[in-house]
Amino acid sequence: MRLSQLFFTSLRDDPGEAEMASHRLLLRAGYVRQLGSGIYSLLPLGFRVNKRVEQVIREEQDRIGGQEIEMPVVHPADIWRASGRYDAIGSELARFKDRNGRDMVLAMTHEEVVGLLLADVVKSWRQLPVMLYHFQTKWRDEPRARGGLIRVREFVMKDAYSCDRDQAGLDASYEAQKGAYIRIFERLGLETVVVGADVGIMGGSLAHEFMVLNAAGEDVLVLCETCGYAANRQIARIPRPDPEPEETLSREEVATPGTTTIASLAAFLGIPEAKTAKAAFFVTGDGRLVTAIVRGDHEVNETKLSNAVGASTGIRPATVEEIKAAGMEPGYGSPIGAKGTVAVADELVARSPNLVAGANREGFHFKNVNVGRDFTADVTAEITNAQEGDPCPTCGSPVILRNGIEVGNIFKLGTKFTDAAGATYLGEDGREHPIIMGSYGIGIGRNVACIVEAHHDDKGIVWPEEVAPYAAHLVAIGANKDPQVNEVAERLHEVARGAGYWRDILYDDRDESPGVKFTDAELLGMPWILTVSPRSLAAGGVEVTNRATGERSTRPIEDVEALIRGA
RNA sequence: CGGGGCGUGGCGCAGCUUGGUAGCGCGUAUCGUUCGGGACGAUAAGGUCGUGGGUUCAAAUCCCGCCGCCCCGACCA
Repeated sequence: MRLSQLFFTSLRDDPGEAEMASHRLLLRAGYVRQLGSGIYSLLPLGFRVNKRVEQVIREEQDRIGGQEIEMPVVHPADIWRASGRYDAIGSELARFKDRNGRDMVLAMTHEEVVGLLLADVVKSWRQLPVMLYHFQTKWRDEPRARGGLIRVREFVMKDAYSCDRDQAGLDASYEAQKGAYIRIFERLGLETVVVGADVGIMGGSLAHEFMVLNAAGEDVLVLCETCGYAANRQIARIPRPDPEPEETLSREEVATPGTTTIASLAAFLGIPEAKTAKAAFFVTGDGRLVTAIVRGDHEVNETKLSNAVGASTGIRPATVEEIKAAGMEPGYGSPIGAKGTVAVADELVARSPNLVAGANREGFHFKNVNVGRDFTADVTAEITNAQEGDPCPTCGSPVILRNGIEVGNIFKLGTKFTDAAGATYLGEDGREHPIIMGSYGIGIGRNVACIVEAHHDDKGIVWPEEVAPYAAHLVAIGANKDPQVNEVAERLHEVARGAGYWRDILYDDRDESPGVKFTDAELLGMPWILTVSPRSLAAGGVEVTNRATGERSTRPIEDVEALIRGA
């Protein structure tokens, strides 16, 4: 491909709004352009990288028996109503009407459609198991897009669906996908950590996420360097030791003016934060006010809290009015004397004697509050975030916390969607059984961004060979002065074009100065930079530079031709 | 949705406080000179100052509304 013809432009200056390296480089090097918040066009270079990432995924899905299909982006709303998600999911799901007034949605994922396909096609146990997958656009109207391509609203996802006769089949499919994912991310040049995860809107019984460690990652991972335990903080369960035993004292109201935060309260009373109880207020999707009580030195984990109260549609922070309506005072709140709220006590709070908690009166707290005696918890559960140094749930060693970006996930779904779709099969026993599903997602664009995050230097992108949009970047210098340079460069380009779609090279035939050409070559990031110039010809051929290592050598022209052909 | 910031040629920005001819660098076009690390000279093109309203003799500048984008918090590949 001639660079002079390529639909692209590189930017000399960093785009002002790109903060992450991947975003900045993909913009600067002319791989992508933004259309709106979280909406991007792929230019030819970006498109080719995406296709290569897809191809790696495709090969590994096929290797475990996956069959590629394609499902629609627009769905009738009824199928989402049938699964219950039409109402369970908020405005993240885009809804609209077609010309006849029928409710439609833009797909965020495709479990419903797979369920219907199974109901249509599968009759007998002999047709199972089956693994289906496709690459398809998802629209998720996220509250906020961020980090360039890391978190967007429209993106292409590889989503695969395993369809099995029974739990053992699902277990096998799940393991097969796990193995495929490990190979995929290895081939893409991504170092991942597999963590246990929350099942979220998918429902189901078990989920893992493949995470790339990155300081800008939005997930917090709880990792144990001793035993290898790894979980998303959303679900990491921490076995906290019993507090020092104390004699239970009688409750006592104390004036604590101006102590609306735990820090100020602890300082005012001269006690550690661990001796206080903190109340946080939330409202569930079905309108219940939830008061979460955790120890002052911990923070509420909303995923755990949401699961503890069975809030299938999630929770949001409560407003001051909602808190007051239940008889509680923000800043001095607790369930003591409150009405109309679901009190959820962290299991450690329930084990901790004589805490300081809010008195629901401005400027006052209670001392010596004991759960069970002073208020009754409607639910007792572990609802706090793990903290650095907490004991590992499996070996007890101190855990560490790291940020991560989710590049893929695997879910054991069960029968939620096949039940909704009526997807059953006749078993060997002659009876009808529900088909058991799993689902497995990988976001393509996010993976591309993560690859750039992991493979770049101060000059630009450094593509791993497996995903580079072109096999090499050919720089011709002095072509208009030395006919031989032009001739050799043209020939190499011809060879590359003849060698196959993915063996093509980028040929910088522009009338630019050497500095511009080298700078662009490094910015664009092809794994090999081939330089043809009077100097290289005098030295015996073509200069071959490894973009990653910087190693360079001059090779005879015939060798380079053979290299391009793939010999 | 809560909080903060920003919208001025393709990119990066200045001008706004104190209203009065719309500027700079880069890029782009043409010509010439250059040609192994973002070359040089000359000439030129290119802007509804996000948008609607208001104040004023006069608005990029002051006031109000709206839209868009970015960042920080609650959601997910």
